[in-house]
Amino acid sequence: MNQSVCSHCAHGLCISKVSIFKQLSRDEMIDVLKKVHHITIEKGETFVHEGDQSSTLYIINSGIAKLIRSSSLGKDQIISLQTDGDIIGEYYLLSNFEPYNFSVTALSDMKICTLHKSDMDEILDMHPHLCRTMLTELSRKMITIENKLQNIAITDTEAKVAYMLIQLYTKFGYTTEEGPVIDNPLSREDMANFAGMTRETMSRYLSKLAKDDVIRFLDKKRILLVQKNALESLL
Amino acid sequence: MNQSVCSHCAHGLCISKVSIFKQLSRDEMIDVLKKVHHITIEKGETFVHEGDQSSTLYIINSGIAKLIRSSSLGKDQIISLQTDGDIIGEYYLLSNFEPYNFSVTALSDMKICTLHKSDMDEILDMHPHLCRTMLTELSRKMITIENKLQNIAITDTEAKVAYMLIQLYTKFGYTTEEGPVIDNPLSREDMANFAGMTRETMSRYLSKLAKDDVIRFLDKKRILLVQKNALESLL
DNA sequence: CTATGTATGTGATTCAAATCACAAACGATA
DNA sequence: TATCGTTTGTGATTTGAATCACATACATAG
Repeated sequence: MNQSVCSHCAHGLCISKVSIFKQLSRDEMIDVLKKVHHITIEKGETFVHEGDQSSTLYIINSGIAKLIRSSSLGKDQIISLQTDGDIIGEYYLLSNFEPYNFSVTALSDMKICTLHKSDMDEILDMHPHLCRTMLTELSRKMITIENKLQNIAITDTEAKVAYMLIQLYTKFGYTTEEGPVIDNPLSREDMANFAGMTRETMSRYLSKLAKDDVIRFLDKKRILLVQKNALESLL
Repeated sequence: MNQSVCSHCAHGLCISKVSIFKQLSRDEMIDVLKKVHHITIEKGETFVHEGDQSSTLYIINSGIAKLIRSSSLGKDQIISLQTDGDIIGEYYLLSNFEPYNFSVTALSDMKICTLHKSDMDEILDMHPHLCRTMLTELSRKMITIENKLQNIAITDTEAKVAYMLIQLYTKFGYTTEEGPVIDNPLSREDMANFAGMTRETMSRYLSKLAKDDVIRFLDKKRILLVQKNALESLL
């Protein structure tokens, strides 16, 4: 973990990429920037550990991270995936240094802006409308995680797989002439941990979907959703 | 659903019971009160329907409600239980009338304050510090639901039951000379839907816990947690 | 108090996903 | 290119919760 001024900031306002700060004026951004630190994280590195005392807000400049919770014996659950412009840990901001209930691991090299809790508090005091924006952000996450809860708890396995694929598409998807494609950053194990099943079961269901030509593996990382609506109808 | 001035308000400030408004001065509260409507809900009534367009914030004055999501074929998942002072739907406040993704059903007769989205927006504009309070509230819910997600997704059935009992205790529990007691408002079916399993399985595990004297059924509604720490160690 | 419908406990059976097991494919490294 | 470790696909087996089935307890209304 290398603490320094990130290359983005050398030539501009890296925080302008970040959802909650987008609405600020240039002068306000410069104010905020004074409090922001920048770190780079290497692929595979875990930079937030479950149980750590929370004191920092992480704002993703670039890269992909997974939020994980681990159970007593080995099983992991991926809570969410976060990418450019997303913030991690905002809901610990107002607690009194409660420990994080998740770990965060980089799935790619990352550039991250960090804000200390006390600094973020100051910023919120100075710019009260930011508070509304964070409320919006958090609301979205809340709705997303409620959907996830429902999906993991009360749908069948095929629907879980479909849900995961749709989620991956909204985060990492784009359209091509061939159709919607996912640039999938997850291993089979991660996919399974996201959907709440074992690696083997995920493997089998993906094979089945490919055999039925609902999805197609373009290469190791890219998945074509041949029949995206068929997936959606499974939810 | 009977729309009128509630009895609480006839002799005071019912919203003073409500977490997010507690910090307001008496004058501020009177301002807010002008915008608040009051409704009474009967036990069993469903007053928010999944798919309804969101336009109202519900603030519970008294009573107990369950938030449910239903899957395509019959299975329900109880997202959370809400009681006095809790608010429902705050995270739809900032969306543009997105539909609710849950239904809300009263588990007891209830008194509820309602605030229209536009009025709540005005109130937040007038009292920006309320925004911080809501952020805190929402943060707590977020942490709770992440815990729930982990618990339902990656723990074994016994742990799910234990988790449910602990959750019920934090919401509906009190201490007696005999030990910690839950005043349980849920049917076996609701308990199962909360924990993410079937009624039969819940029934069996509760019987097992009672046989092992980890819990004891004092009467139809009250559960004594004979060995609360044994339950906690299962999580 | 009786009757009817709902809630609950519990046995028997089924079934789908977890687990176990292993071979093949792949990726990083020297 | 050869080697070692990791990831992945897939078969065989186990297992434990869901399902099915039903008797009993309970609540509510007449």
